Amino acid sequence: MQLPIRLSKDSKTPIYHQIEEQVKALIAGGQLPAGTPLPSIRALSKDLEISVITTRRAYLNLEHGGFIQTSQGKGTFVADVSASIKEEVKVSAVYKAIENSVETALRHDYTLEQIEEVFKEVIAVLKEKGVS
Amino acid sequence: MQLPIRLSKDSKTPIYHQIEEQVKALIAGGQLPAGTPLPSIRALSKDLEISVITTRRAYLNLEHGGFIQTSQGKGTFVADVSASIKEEVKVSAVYKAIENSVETALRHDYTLEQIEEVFKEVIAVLKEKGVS
DNA sequence: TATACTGTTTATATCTATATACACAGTATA
DNA sequence: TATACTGTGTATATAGATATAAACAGTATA
Repeated sequence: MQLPIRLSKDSKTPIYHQIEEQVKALIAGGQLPAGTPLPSIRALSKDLEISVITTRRAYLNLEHGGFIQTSQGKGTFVADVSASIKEEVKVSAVYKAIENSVETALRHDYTLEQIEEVFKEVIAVLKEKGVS
Repeated sequence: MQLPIRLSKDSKTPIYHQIEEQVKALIAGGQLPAGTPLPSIRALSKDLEISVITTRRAYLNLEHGGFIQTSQGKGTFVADVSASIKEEVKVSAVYKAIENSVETALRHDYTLEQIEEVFKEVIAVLKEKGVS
């Protein structure tokens, strides 16, 4: 399984955290049903061109959070996450992201109207690219 | 001068970087005109309850970026940043923030319509709080 | 039972944040 | 004007987080 993960290597947020968030999103969104085998830490680290230890850490944190299960020698698999938790993950992550972006815009002296304008522009550009 | 800076200490982005971004925003937004004395690294570190070295690092990076000027014994002052650069800082920061939030929402399987809904909700909440 | 695949542990380097001690510049005042 | 005092930025040493490479150990299967 090839995970659709995109990393910002020059971002200030740790790589392992970026992986965690995106895997959570895939599980919460239903793209990765319970029991699905995840790529091995080696395969993923090769795919993302990062160290094995970094993917290992991301997987460890995801396991502690109850999102995946790993067993030595076998591999790593998506855990059985309840629908309510999935929904909670989705809603809170999206809300926080958008709230944060609006706060950033306000700090840059943008009015709510101007923010809405930029927002619509971003949407328009994404629609150009054929995003759903 | 008491800088209106808010830190997320549990955030994954380094403190010095949060300070840089917010000071840049204040300069680009015109709240801090050229020549304005910034708080000393000690005063700011005490205000934000962080180490002197961390504020020092933020100021150093801001100086390298041409946003402020520091002279030993005197203090730190806002540099004369051109209007075009100020505008560029504002636009790119806001655009990136909003673009990033939309990408996060898309990763969580949100449609553009749903994203717009959340966005409007965030705006509405902020208006409740009396934000401009 | 080889072999090739898993995850795991150990040791190392770099980045982030801190505490502490130091050197420089301005200002009051004896 | 000498001197002490206050405020400024600067340098060094230390602890923890982040990322890496290399060696170790369990599991499946040809």
